[in-house]
Amino acid sequence: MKIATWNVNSLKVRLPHLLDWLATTQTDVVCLQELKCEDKAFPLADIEAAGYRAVFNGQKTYNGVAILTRAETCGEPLDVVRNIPDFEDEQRRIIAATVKGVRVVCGYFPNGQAVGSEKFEYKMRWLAALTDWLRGELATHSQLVLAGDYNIAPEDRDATPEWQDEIHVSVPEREAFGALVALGLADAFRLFEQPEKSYSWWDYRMMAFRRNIGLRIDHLLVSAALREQVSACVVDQAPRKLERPSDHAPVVLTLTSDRLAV
DNA sequence: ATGTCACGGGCACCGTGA
Repeated sequence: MKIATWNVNSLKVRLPHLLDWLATTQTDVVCLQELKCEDKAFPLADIEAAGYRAVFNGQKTYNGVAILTRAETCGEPLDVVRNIPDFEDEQRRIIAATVKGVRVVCGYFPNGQAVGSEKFEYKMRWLAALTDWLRGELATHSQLVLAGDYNIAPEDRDATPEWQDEIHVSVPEREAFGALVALGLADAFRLFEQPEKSYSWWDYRMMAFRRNIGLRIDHLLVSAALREQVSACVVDQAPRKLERPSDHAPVVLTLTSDRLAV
């Protein structure tokens, strides 16, 4: 069973890439971020025709998240939650669903713009609310994955040396990432030996992808019960090399599915 | 190099967000 996270930066623009990628990789669960479309504009028919089911939490212009499941292997996403309960938020950044007994939480974490800005304060409040809510989710779902665009590079090796901005690498953001890990989650990517300078996002400008100037900000954190079933976690750079790509590449987690509770 | 995209408003291109 493969679970992926991918910030597509406009689902409308990236739909052909997404459909090609689903057909090629047969990924079972796909968490999408930055849909930039309202629910009524969600391309459900195309996605269902590709053999997937989808639940989504959309917003015009900004944000928007979805969980896709391959119908043949996973059926429908169940027990869907949109946004963080008890956290007032106009922005559509969270969707959660249960897939084959795994609680899948898909998040588009706030960017934060600049350390100390109003948007940064929102990012930190949002992270605290997410952490509080997930504590309860973990109490009722031993098998949980938190997948998404975290907009946090957790360690120095996750940020290109050229990255001078404090945002995404600041101490408070990394402490918030640490608070999520302290809930009992593990960064699936770091369970394995990885190439140096592994990133998941590259700025569109300055030929950053060609020069591999990027950040690793897209993550899949797994609960202890899921961790023992993780057999691989990789960044799939192929879609970033296409014409008109998203600025993010998908990150894909592989589970040995024989021991998943249903 | 304030360098690239995507979007909305509104119909040419500019402001915003990333």
